[in-house]
Amino acid sequence: MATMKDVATHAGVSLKTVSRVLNNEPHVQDKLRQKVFESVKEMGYVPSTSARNLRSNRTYTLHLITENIEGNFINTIQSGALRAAQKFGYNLVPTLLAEETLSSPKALKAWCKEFITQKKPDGVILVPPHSDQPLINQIFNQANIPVSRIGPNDIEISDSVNVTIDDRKAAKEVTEYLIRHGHRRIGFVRGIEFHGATHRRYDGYCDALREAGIGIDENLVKPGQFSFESGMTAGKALLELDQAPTAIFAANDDMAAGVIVSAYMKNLKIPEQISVVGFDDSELAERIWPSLSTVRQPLLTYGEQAAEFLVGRAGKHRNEQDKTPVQTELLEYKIIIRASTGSVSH
Amino acid sequence: MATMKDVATHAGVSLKTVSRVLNNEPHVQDKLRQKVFESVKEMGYVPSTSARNLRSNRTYTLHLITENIEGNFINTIQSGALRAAQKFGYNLVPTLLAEETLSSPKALKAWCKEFITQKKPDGVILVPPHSDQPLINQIFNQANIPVSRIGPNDIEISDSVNVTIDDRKAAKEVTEYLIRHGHRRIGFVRGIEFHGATHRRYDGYCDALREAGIGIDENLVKPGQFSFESGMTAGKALLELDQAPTAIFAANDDMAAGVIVSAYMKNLKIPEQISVVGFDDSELAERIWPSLSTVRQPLLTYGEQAAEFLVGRAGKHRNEQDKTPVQTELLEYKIIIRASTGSVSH
DNA sequence: TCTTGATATGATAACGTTGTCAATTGGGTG
DNA sequence: CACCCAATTGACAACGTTATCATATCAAGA
Repeated sequence: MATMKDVATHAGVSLKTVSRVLNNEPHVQDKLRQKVFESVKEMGYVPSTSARNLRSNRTYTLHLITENIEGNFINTIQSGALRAAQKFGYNLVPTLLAEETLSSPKALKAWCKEFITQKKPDGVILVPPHSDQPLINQIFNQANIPVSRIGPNDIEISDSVNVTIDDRKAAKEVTEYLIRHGHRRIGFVRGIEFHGATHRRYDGYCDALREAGIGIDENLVKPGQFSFESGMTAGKALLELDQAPTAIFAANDDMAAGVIVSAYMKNLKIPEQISVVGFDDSELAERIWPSLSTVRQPLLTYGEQAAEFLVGRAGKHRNEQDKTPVQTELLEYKIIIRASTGSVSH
Repeated sequence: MATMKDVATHAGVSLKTVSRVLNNEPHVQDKLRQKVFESVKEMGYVPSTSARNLRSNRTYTLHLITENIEGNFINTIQSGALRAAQKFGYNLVPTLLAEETLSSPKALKAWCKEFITQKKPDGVILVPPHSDQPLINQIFNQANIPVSRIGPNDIEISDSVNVTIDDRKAAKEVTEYLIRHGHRRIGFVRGIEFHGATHRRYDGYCDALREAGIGIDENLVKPGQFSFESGMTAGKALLELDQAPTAIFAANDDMAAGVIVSAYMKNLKIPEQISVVGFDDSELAERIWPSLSTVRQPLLTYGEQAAEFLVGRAGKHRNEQDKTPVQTELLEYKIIIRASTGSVSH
């Protein structure tokens, strides 16, 4: 395996000159530059990442921090992040943190400390629900590690970059769509309570009802866990009400799929007797029958932008003074109307 | 940041002794061992991965090599691999290879060479369709990099470890299930042709028909791409036949979901008029209506075992002579009967 | 011609580990 | 008491880069 020293000897220059050429540093004659490049090619030289990492105190590694990488949501984000990271020669490493880190700040701090010293990430990507937590973001900031947060709740609190959509507005719009189609009794299925998205989407739902002069009926709001099963449970509860809703808005697609199944089990026709909308536009939305109306989040772009930002930051010299300003990428969402929604029949 | 040297000074021993203690090497007095551990704890020392990597010529990194990480199949495998890797302190890095590497051996070799020299993987996990290719496996073997293959076609060809189920037998069993329930015209939707699984499952389907004395009707076999859309197309084609099948076996769940939707579009009742089975037991299978009968592959276990094996291999000293013997982990599959299959009605 | 300052180049140190090998110690044996 | 083998310990080199600093070169100005 050829090293930089071999290349230097072959090209008749010093080690440092080769280093300069390969790192695009100035102060090298074009003639020597050429010669070095030729030697590199000729010897099939590939730099040693390990050596570079050690000396430069970097790892060329971004970490996607999450409790679980299963599921369409995180999977798609990861895919976007991976593409961007790989394009710039970075590794993207999914990293699982223990569940107790969500409830115990102490456990979180301990985990982060060990993680940082051991892995020396060049950047981290936080996804819900951890992107909602100010503390974890703060810990990484103090360690001077760039952070990208996806779908965070409070976009002002940190000097990370936030990549998100306007959940509340999207939820409002999709609720308005239902109202426009004659629905007045609209059920809502919440997500996990410590996910900010649960509250933002619920708020949007309320906004639309309020503006339409429809009172918020607590009976029409059911808890959920963002899971298919919890969607089934909530759907069943809503459909068994004395005054059942004519439409149900679930805070994500998995739960909406559960609602649809609960409707099938009651032999209700969708969308003739009950309209259903979800949120995310996951893989599932197009694969079920009837296909699901939903809100498309640009998940791939979330991942791409989050990673690209980190690469940009990591490339620069770390400087205690030079903190990142708050920066928020507010991406476009899109209401996707498919076959699971219809007009209310009088 | 405390280094090993600091720990050595603090404990009043040499650098090497600390190293020995931390690497669980013999030839250190218990007394000193204790002292070193105390100093490590006291100083909050964490070893530098970069330095260790450089010196030991390892990276503590496993790569999951694939064209695309999206989709339930690869996502679940990755999850299993990640858990196992992280448990042993390894990074799991998903790595995308260019699509042309499948058709061009030259491109594949070039890609692998650069990948190996640059990333110095401690082990690689190959998934379909690349796990079916003898060449890629051979390249890594020559570079002395341990390989785990998931669901490979030919389990004898290499000195990798293979983690798989008996696809053919599973496909046969599920077809037999349909036959037992009175089906004699059973459609089959193939997958991508250069995936070994496509052929293995088709062979199992044929085995069952042959043993039952049912001739194989070419009209009942349709091509597919393992995608939902291709399942819809194939389902439509099958259901429009003059002599339509009473059951359809799709080579994976995504296509089975497509078949189900194509049946809905023809107003057919499932399973009363048409039974559908898939393969994989993906997330989707339980979320659609009617829930899908299928074959469960232990995807999480695939990933876990593949990664665990690599960690075990990477730990040992690389030795040209000491090649891995062919080793195949044949895991258990399970036929899952849900609501999409029923008896044929006369 | 002599400075001067900018540009170009290289010698050498440094990063924090692990590997090699020599030195020291200790306990049993002749 | 001398001897030997094994266990213990440490000094130092090595991994392949990047960073620091000194030196060499050169064009322009005095």
